Amino acid sequence: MLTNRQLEILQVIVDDFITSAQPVGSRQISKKKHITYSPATIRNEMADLEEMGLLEKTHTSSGRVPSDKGYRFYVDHLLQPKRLLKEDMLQIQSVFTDQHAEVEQIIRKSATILSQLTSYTSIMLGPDVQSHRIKKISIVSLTDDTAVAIIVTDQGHVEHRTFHVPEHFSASDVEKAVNILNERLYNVPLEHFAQSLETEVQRLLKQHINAAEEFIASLTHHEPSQTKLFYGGKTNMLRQPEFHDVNKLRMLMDMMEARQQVYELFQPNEAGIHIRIGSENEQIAMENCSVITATYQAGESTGAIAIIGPTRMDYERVISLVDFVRRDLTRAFNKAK
Amino acid sequence: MLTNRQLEILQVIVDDFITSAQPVGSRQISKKKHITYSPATIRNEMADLEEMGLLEKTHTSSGRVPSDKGYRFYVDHLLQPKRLLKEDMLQIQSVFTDQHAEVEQIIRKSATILSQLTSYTSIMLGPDVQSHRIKKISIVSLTDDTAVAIIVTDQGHVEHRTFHVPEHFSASDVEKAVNILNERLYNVPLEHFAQSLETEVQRLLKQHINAAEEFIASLTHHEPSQTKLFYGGKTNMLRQPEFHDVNKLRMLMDMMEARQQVYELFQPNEAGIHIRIGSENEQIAMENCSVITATYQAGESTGAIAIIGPTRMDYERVISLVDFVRRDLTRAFNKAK
DNA sequence: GTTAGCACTCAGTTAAAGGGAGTGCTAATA
DNA sequence: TATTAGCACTCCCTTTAACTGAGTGCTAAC
Repeated sequence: MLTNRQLEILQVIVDDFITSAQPVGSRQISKKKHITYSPATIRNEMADLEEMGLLEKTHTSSGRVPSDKGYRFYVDHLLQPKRLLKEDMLQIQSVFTDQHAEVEQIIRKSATILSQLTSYTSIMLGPDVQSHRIKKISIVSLTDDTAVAIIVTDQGHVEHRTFHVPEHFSASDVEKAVNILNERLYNVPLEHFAQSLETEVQRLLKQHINAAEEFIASLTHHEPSQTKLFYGGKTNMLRQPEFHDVNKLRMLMDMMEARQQVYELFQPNEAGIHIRIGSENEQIAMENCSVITATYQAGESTGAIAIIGPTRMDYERVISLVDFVRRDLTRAFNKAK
Repeated sequence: MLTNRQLEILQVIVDDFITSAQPVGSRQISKKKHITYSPATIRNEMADLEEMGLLEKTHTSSGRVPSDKGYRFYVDHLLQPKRLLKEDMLQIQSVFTDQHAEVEQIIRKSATILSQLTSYTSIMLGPDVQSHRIKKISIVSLTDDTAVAIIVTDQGHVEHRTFHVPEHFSASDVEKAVNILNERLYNVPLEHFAQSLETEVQRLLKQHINAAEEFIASLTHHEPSQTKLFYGGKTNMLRQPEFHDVNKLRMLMDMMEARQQVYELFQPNEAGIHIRIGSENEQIAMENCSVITATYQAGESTGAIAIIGPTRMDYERVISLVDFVRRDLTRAFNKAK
């Protein structure tokens, strides 16, 4: 267990390093107004904190830097969520002033504002459309042999896929097919679309229309629509001194382009605010980064927010901001619709 | 006018610098098999070429480097389009093997492949949907006061916008509205949608439905749908030695995130292959870059391809690749649909 | 017209030297 | 016993100087 003095010193070191990005020395600490001990005492305490694995040195005679474990301790025990400034709140709320805005617009803007306010990179996961329920299905013929199928969900999401029309598939087949689909698939969650289509509905379709199998194959043979990602401040990382190394930078950027790896950042996708610091992340590209995630609700479906910054991140501020945006998004998406 | 020898020397310098990224010296040139003159002669010629503004030195006693003007000369007079390797062609054509693929998929894949083959960054402009013609309009009610309008074009593009339903707008109004819209706007280019809606069609709607004005406003008050951009190899630039400077890098990345500036890259959007070298670009962020653009056709609408690389770009190869992709895209989009 | 020869320039590397910020340890102090 | 002053030491970083190597421009000879 840490003494009060150790807590105090750790706090100063983390706070200092977060703003300066420079290792913190004992003299520097002792100069702080509220610190009453001498540099020598502080050095002793720092040696202890280092033994516990909370601090590190960059070389034998350098000042101290928080370790990942040190940040973890800081996040768990030391930081106190700050109230946001009026300006920050106003900025965030400006996203919601346009009543006509669509879900996608709002999320896009949120991502941008979050990255501006934090000066880190934000990634937002759009509401998970797979849990939307099917409201209406229609088919529009384009040419003799192609048509586009459109699915509208109860939350206003629209999905469409162009498909090849089987040869013996007449206009009346189209009509019948649309009727059957709408009757049988109404209110079915999007995630069960393909499944339903290939089981119950298949039989029905085969009875009433030509080339049913081919038709179904056309509709289901399609990559599942992926949850959309929205980025803000992609280049903010270039401003961070820890990323003046082009190699680290490339690893990080490559990771952010890779859908699968980005999805992993959001795991576990549970309510509440989650923080993963440096090596707590699975990805090597993230070993110098921390990520703060949270979820928001839009009706029955869930979306998520992530902020990626250096481990030397202003946790207090970012947590407050993310939480505020989370609440506002959830509120906006549940009153309007 | 340049002598043959000068042409030869310029060619060697450009070719050499493109592969090595190092200033080229006279000795190095004289060692080439097909070069018969001594270093001293070459130095004289280089001095002349420098006077003409085709070459530059990085410092007083360094080898020579092509200037933007030098590259321009090279591109206009010296390079000879190479036939692509079989492998390259096969790779590109693999994009088109999936018959079920949608336009967007194909373009996305093309962008990726192009960036891989060139090791530069590719940006592709999707077909300009504004010239598509309206095929079908439908409206699906979501809640009491919101609905989503869907427009399908003749090329299979689907556009949708959620809107607020006016208070005295009944279900029968919806039906009537949809009928009128389909009747009047069929085959109208998307770019005239708002305009048509606000002139001729407006009168008709006012006669037959309630709250017509509000309804029209909801539909037209909407940012015009922007042509989609697809990126490939965004991080390839980080591999280029000229971008080990984080500042240049940031400028470039920021530019690539800014829609408006990216659109400018594609100007003038005319048929043929266009090359802009270094300072020929308007943007400062592009002063160390060249961009090669070309257009492809998809029915009546036009899309475009751009490759962004350092001015020290392998022009011969990139031009061949871009041209090949251009043709293939045009072919693919005009037989299938 | 071409080339060999030579003096010169400049970036980049290496080595040495000194300063600065920091540490750990020990002994004196409160 | 806990704290602190003092001191030797460590290591990074910057500066300086010397040296090397790749290149140039110019001149005189071929």
